[in-house]
Amino acid sequence: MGTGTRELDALGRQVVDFFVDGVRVLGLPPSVGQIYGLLFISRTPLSLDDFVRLLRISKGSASQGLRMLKGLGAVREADDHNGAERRVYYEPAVELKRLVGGFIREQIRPHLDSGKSKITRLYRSADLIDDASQRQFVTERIERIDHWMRSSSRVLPVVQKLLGK
Amino acid sequence: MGTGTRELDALGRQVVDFFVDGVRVLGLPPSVGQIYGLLFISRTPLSLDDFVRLLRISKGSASQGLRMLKGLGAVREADDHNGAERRVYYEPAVELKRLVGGFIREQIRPHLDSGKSKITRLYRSADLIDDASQRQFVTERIERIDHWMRSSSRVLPVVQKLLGK
DNA sequence: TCTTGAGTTCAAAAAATATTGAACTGAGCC
DNA sequence: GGCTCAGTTCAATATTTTTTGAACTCAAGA
Repeated sequence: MGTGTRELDALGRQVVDFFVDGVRVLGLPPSVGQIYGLLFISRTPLSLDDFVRLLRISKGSASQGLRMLKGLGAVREADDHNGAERRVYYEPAVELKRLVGGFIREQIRPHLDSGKSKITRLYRSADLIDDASQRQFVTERIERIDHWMRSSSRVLPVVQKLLGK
Repeated sequence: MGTGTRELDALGRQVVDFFVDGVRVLGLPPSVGQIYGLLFISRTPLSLDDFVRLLRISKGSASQGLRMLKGLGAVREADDHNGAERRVYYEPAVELKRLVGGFIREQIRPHLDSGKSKITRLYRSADLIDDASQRQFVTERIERIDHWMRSSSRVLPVVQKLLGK
């Protein structure tokens, strides 16, 4: 497990950079893309030390990046046959459905949920408007946001399902 | 058109903040959320100066934010009945389908496209690997990314369609 | 042609975000 | 108990992103 080499070959760097760009779009830090990318192109599970050595990032970054990837379900611990090994090794999750599911659960759902409670508060504020016509206009706009959020909630499972194939 | 008031009421601020958080998730700058949010809750079209005054942002931010919103199709110029008006007024696009369409076109498609050419380059690099077994492993992984991207491309139009209702 | 003013540009400043690294924790071995 | 070492934490630092504001452009009116 792991790897003894001290540096990443050209193709490895190319893949790592690809994932750095990829996670950027998703609003995740570069270190997360580097770690996932390296894991993705590695034939064997890797440990925190492997990431530090091959990507030349700090232990802190590697630790935090791995935590996020674990949270997203993008990475799993390799089962440690070789019994007495203290170090933990990781493997990438490579099924798109799973990756997207984790992203939705960790990054999108929480926002939709907190959005929901904000909408409730907006409705209450709108009710306090004195002028009837202004109140109606504002209420209609809030209803529209509300509808947007419901639509989005409905679409997410479909997306996940479609990506499973 | 526009508004004479010098400051935003409490509900207005609430809505603006809601959109600031919203666009954040999409990776757009706060000023863009402020501008769109103000427009969204305004009964009349607004001009650049209105944004500067009510949101207390610089002319530069307002100009750049509007440019981005125009690019996304999230904002349109109000037609200027009152003939001789130099200033341009804006209205928000409020149909989710349209907003999502603009976002896909401007922010997602370009990444998928540039990703595609990177994949091509990766395939070429993989072909140069000497060791047959390593070459096969790497090629399989690249094929997997390739497949991810194709899946994503197929899903986008479906998403847009589903959000249209 | 000169003046006005709406809107743009972009280098510099400010703010937000990510990374570092040294101190710390805690599990396991002797 | 004391030592080792894998991994975590977090304040300080570095980097990136966003905003600012002053100079500029350009169209229209006088």
